[in-house]
Amino acid sequence: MSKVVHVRTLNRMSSDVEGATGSRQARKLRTRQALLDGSLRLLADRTLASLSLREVAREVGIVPTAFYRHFASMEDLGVALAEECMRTLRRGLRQARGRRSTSDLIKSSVTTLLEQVRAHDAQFRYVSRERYGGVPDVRRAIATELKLISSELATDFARMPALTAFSADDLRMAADLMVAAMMSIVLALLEVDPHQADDEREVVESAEKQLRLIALGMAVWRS
Amino acid sequence: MSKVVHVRTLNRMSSDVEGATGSRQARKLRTRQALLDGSLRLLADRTLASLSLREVAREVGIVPTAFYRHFASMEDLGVALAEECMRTLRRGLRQARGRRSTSDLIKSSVTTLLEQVRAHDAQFRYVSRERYGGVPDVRRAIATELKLISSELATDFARMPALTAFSADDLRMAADLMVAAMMSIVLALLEVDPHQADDEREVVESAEKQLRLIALGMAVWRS
DNA sequence: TGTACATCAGTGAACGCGCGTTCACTGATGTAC
DNA sequence: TGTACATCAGTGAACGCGCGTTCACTGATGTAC
Repeated sequence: MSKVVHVRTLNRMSSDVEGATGSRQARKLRTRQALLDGSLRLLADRTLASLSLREVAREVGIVPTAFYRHFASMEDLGVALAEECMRTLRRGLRQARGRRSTSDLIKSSVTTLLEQVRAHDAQFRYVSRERYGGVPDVRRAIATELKLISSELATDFARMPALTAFSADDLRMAADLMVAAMMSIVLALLEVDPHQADDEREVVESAEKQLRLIALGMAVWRS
Repeated sequence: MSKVVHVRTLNRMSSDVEGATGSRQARKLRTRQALLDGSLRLLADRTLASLSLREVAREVGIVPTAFYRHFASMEDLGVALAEECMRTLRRGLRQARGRRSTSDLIKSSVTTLLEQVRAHDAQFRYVSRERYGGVPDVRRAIATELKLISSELATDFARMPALTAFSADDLRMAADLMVAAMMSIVLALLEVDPHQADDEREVVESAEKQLRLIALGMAVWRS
């Protein structure tokens, strides 16, 4: 907490020492990002609904009224935050897709998932907390992105020779199930203490088995 | 809304007309239940965290301070509410278990799930909203009950002759997956408009297929 | 059965607090000439 | 390059509001004799 530097300080420093550090536009963007980052920090174990505009402003080091230069409301900020988190998630998935060379697809998927969850803990917490509990707009933003992810997975499935027995609808259904399983794995990973290596390994192994179980089912699917 | 009768009115009526309607103890219980029911009504599309003690008191028709005669805090009420909801859910599952005679186990499970969700919409919404977004105590209450449900399902599995290939751990793993899938089905059912029969049927069919896919995987599981 | 006292669910006034939002402002950055 | 004016991110005082919680209370219900 004490290591957090207020944007106000940053902005003042840059103006005192060297005017070149930021155009007005760049500074505005910096403050906006500071609002997003500060909110995410405060949202470590709370709901967006319980976070006040004044708290966020305080955390970031601006006066409450300056908030309105960046967002029309806290809900607005919540939507922007959700979009940022989903962007992170999608980047992670793209990365995982690139690594496809590995022999065991399921094992490497779960490993990647674990890495992503550990690297972006706060984002994943925010998304899983607001996915059902949040303001309508935030929920919609998250739901839309998850649907997209499911669609992409279905497209991937369609390219697999082993899955020719699937109709388009059924591919969609299987992808939805996979995504649901992965989300529940994410939640399990978030709940386990990363320092308890044994507990973590147990969750990972169970996750791999769950995905393998679904894959097995898909391998013998008819109609 | 206008059909809601305040407990205050109820209690006064009973004292004006006929003292016999309630002992002091019975009246207290009635008010307590009114607080739980009123909260659930208000929680139709909001988080517990965003619901104030005064709002609940207003809804029920008592003065804010009287709230403390029944619960130490809103969190306390939240936990009681969660326990009530999980009791409902467990009753539904017990009922489903009793109907086991049906030929298609999966079809009848999804049908029962749909019936339960439609009959107890508010409860299911509350639980799914607070499951990850809620106060720690509420989340713990929900998590504990869900673990219990998963255990019972694992026990059921253990009795099935077709599943002798499963170790105790693997039964647990499969039960967890089934429960996760069912929760995601519940969420899909809550999101669909019951008046759009086509949409609902589609969700139900997809749900049946998802469970069937898992069952297929279990049927061919080794190790 | 009647009386005197205890219990306690619900009352109502009062408090201090943090909230979102308004408004007129300041002063550094940006632009036109 | 220098000057005069426009823009606009951030300021700070002020507002009214609903909140949780305190306190002393009331009066019907319950109990002991």
